[in-house]
Amino acid sequence: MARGSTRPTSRDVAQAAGVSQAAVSLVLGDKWRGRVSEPTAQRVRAAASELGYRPNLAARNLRLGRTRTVLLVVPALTTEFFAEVYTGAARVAAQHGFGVVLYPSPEGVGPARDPFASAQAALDGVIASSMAADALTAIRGDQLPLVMLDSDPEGSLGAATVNLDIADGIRQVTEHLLALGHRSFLHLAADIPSWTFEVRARELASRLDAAPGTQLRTIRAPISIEGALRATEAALAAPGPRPTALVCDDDKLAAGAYKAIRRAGLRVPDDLSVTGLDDLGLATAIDPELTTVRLDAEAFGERGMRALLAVLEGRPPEEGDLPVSLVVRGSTAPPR
Amino acid sequence: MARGSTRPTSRDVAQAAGVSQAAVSLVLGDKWRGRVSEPTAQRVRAAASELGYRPNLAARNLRLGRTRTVLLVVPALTTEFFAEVYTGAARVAAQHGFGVVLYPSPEGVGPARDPFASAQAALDGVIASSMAADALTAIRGDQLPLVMLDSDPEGSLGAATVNLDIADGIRQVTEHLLALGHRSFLHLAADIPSWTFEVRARELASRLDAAPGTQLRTIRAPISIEGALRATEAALAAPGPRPTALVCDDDKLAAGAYKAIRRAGLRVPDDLSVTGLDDLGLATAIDPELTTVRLDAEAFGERGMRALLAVLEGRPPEEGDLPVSLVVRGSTAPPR
DNA sequence: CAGCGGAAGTTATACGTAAAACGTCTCTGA
DNA sequence: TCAGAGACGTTTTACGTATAACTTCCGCTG
Repeated sequence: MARGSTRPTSRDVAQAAGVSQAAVSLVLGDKWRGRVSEPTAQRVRAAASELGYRPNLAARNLRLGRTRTVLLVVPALTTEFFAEVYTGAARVAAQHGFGVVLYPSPEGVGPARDPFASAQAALDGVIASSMAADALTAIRGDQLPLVMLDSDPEGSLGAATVNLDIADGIRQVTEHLLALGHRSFLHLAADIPSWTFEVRARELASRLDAAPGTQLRTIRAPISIEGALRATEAALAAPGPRPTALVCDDDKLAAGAYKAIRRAGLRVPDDLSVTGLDDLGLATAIDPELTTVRLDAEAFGERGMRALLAVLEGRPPEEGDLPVSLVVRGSTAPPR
Repeated sequence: MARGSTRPTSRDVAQAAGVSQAAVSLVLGDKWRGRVSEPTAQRVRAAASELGYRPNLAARNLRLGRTRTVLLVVPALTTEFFAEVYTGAARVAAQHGFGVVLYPSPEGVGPARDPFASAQAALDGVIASSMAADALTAIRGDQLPLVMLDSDPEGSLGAATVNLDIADGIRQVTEHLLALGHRSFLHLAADIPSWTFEVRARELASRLDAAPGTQLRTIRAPISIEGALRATEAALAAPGPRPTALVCDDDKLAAGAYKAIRRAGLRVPDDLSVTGLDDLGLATAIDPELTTVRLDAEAFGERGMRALLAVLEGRPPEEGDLPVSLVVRGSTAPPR
């Protein structure tokens, strides 16, 4: 890779400007007031930009003992949700001079890779989704400042948590469907052991318990269109009265359910009302557009990063769950 | 953040094992054969795992002058395409002890942020999509080894390029539609100046030029469901004979077109055949399932990373474009 | 005119690691 | 018997930066 000359160091800049390396560091680090004269500072800046100087981050990190880099651990990037979480986190990070490295926990259950080794970066802290199951133990073992996303506030052993108010979302969904007159519910649940999905199930069950004359059945599927299609198909083929409302743990499951419903010769929402959760782009791509719970994934990422910054500075992170809101579209209607 | 004791260094491990720091480095760096006895190596390893030692990457990077970290510059993560590119690149990277940092070029045309500063990491190389327009000039200015994705091989000034064979994909689409009997085409093009979209337009035009009795009209839209919806709606409302085949630059555009077509009271594929490009999850979520060109985004990312590794090692990167394949589903049929 | 204080620097040092260069000690073969 | 070659380490150094500690010069005050 013989790139002619190697990268210039602060010493090269110093030489070009006729000052010491320390002076360069002071000027470029913006700590020169009262230590270096204005004309000298000018010369240093000119020399730096002339040579195209970029500080060596490895050296700086070593010297300072911190890296201004954090790790974001997510379950996967197969849906845009965590991509948006990343975007939000990265935006806030950049505003504070931080970088974000991503660790999408691998889907296949291979030999559990080490998120830290694979990030290959020196880290100041970690933001981790509680859904990234296989990475969590390694993360817990490490001593880095940690913020958990969508995690049981009780079970987080002191780590800061940032949560979406999923329970309230399910409440809104349930009330919407009850108000439309639905009484027979089917819950298409994600086949993943994670707190955020437990919340959905618990909230839905308790809301319906409180509503007289309702019934609830639950089926499970992996979060994929194919998986949801199969699970829903099986449920629709089952004997007994057909439910009139299908509450899905997320939009992708709802999209799969749509297909099963069509294949069964039924229609949304006439024969079956369907709701999702996430409000991905997918929600408005399918027909009819999906009634779903809007989660602000970017705000979620921003909040996560802000919480981590707070932890790093010894401040208490913001309290309270992030609000969510029901978006009523064409997939829900009164039962026939 | 007073974490009781600070992280152990190699010197701590050395002390615990009763050897010198150099011995620790040799053992843990797997360079100890013939230099350190087996029992001593054992002691070192035991001490290291006892203390939970993790090498300080900043120090290692500084010492070695490389970081085993590369930057992946992508236009955005709003579709799963580049998320998969990342996944593929990160997988190959991990196999070689590399990490991948992501830089999604910001959508809003703000003050062009510096991808290198915002990555906040010392880098060994860069993989950049030619679609990440606003980051490209900064990247070109830097002297890092570079691999371009989806970029004009002629105009890349010596940087290695890795491309999908998009032209062949368009060829397959065109031949498929021509074989079905279509003669009147509408091209829903992405409203982004990028080589990969130019290729689509050029190939489509030249294929149809070669087919007697065909005609082609082109409309442009930003890559979003909303944008495609509006552009297609306008085109369908235009006077004159309606085209029978709609070739879209990607799946998302096709999803938007579906909605416009439905709103116009028409049906896919009876009134209008539609094709996409990407084969995102979206393609099978919509109804009817979309006939599209399958791009293997993960393989694309893998190939990009392998090319960068080759460049870093002074080897020539693999030649040849990545193959793509038409997936015929329910959105294409003979014209009425 | 001693001496003090601020401006404008410079010199020196530490961060933690990898590895080159340098010691010992023991064993072996001629 | 003695040179030479391992085996098994250790000592030392350099990577590039940030900053504490130090120097020098000058203007001013008492």
